[in-house]
Amino acid sequence: MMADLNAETRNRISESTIRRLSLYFRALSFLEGDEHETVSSKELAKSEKLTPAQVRKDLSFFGSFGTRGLGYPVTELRDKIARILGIDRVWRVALIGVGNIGSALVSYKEFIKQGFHIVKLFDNDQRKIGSNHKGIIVSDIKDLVKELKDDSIEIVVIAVPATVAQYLVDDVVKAGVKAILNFAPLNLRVPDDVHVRNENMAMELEYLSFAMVNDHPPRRPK
Amino acid sequence: MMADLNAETRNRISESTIRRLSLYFRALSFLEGDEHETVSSKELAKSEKLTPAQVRKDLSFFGSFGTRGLGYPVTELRDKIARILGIDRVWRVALIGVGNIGSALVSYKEFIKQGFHIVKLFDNDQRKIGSNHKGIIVSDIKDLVKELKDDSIEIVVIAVPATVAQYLVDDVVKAGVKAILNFAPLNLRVPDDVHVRNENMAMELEYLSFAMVNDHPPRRPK
DNA sequence: ATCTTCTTGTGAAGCATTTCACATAGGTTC
DNA sequence: GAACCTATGTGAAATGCTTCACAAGAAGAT
Ligand SMILES: NC(=O)c1ccc[n+]([C@@H]2O[C@H](COP(=O)([O-])OP(=O)(O)OC[C@H]3O[C@@H](n4cnc5c(N)ncnc54)[C@H](O)[C@@H]3O)[C@@H](O)[C@H]2O)c1
Ligand SMILES: NC(=O)c1ccc[n+]([C@@H]2O[C@H](COP(=O)([O-])OP(=O)(O)OC[C@H]3O[C@@H](n4cnc5c(N)ncnc54)[C@H](O)[C@@H]3O)[C@@H](O)[C@H]2O)c1
Repeated sequence: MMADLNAETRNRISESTIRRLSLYFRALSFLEGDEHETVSSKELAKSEKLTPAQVRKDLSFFGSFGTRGLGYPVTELRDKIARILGIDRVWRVALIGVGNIGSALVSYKEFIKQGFHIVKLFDNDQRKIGSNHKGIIVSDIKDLVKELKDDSIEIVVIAVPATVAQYLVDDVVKAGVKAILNFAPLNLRVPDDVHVRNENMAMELEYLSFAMVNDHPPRRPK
Repeated sequence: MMADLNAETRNRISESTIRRLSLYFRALSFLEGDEHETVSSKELAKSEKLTPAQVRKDLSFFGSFGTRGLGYPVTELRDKIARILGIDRVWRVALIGVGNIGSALVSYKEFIKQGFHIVKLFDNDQRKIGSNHKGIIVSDIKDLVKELKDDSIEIVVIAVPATVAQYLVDDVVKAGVKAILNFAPLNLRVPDDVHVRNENMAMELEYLSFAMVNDHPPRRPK
């Protein structure tokens, strides 16, 4: 039901809803292992500390996937959410900066399972260029624009020092890439049609710090 | 002005405000390098793609730090925010799981600069126990509770496989730790007085994926 | 001293998101 | 096949967050 969204509906969907879809997807993937055939909004909510109403409302933006009196079919709902999130296909990902964080990401197997295939690595360190990481040869950063284009890269992960990140991102944008996952602690400037998500670990630690000095009880739904 | 917050004020402060304080802190740290003595809410907003009103409102929850007609004194505001966030002190951090992600975190120098000192590492791999990472000897996980207590650890970073994370977190909670930064992709169950923040990279990639398949323009303030 | 200019600090308005509450509909039982 | 049970789907209410708009305060100029 409701395969594609029109522009109007699409823009009503909040960032939080999308983030929760990721959580539902993860929870459903867990349940699939079990013998669970169906799951209720109540159970789904409990596993991610949300409210049942929230789960139902989120899903209702995209269609009606459940059966009244029964709940949602686990596998089917998982697949529908995968489709909505666009992870029912392969995404070609390149990673720039094969340092501490970069190496950790290349070795991470879960990304492949979700369709995120890291197919290209870039660095400017002569010792790293040409070396093999999990079957991928590190490319020279000087060929960045050409190789991103030639390889039809769709998502770029930035794992270089903040000082060079903006400069490299300008090239990434030139290569026509529309999605960037950024680990460098700075606000990247990109055109309006390029999507950027930031991974900011310092921010999360600072949040914990704030919570502790203020003895702030964690926010939870009832 | 307004050194400590009473319980009532504290709970009015939203998560988003705290997260933005981190951004302001980062932006101010940058500006400090420059010859900037003061900064206006407009400039601060621009550097993190927010609105000036948002900046002023966020800061106003904690006091009035600016001078009308002039703006905010960079160094002073930076210090005030550090105080609010609780990063004007040292936090004793332990990291569990010295694998791909764990190793990357230990090598990261920015955390120390913000007062987050990783002073303890744990693993259950005999080859890793006793080895030296950036001057820290990896401890055996079997001594977890005792060592967390003895070393007065305040924040624990979870960088182990999801399958064992909950089990280890139960011990972390037993040791009296009240703040956890979790990299494992699951929802940890902890008592109400323990704060958990999740670092979920898959979620960010999925958001990018959704944005692209829906050609969703990135949300930005005007 | 007064006037001008600039930017803060903040109630109030405007939006957005979450929660409520219940009509509705599918499944199950007798 | 009727009655009952259960959990969805969804307008409407409640809550929360952001933006507006302007009074007021501070610095510098005249
Ligand atoms: N390590 C962490 O735990 C951590 C945590 C949070 C954020 N970060 C951020 O992630 C980024 C990477 O951190 P890291 O610890 O992996 O650093 P790193 O120094 O280990 O790795 C950076 C890599 O980028 C490469 N590089 C530098 N300049 C380049 C250029 N012009 N072109 C191509 N490659 C270039 C270097 O050769 C190196 O391999 C930094 O911005 C850092 O602030 C790291
Ligand atoms: N590597 C990544 O890029 C990445 C990205 C996102 C999330 N994560 C998550 O971070 C976590 C760690 O990932 P990783 O890639 O570093 O894995 P890894 O296998 O490289 O490291 C895990 C470490 O935990 C240790 N460990 C296992 N069981 C333990 C136990 N019972 N007690 C103590 N130590 C134990 C292992 O010995 C190993 O050193 C996982 O939950 C993973 O899903 C990793």
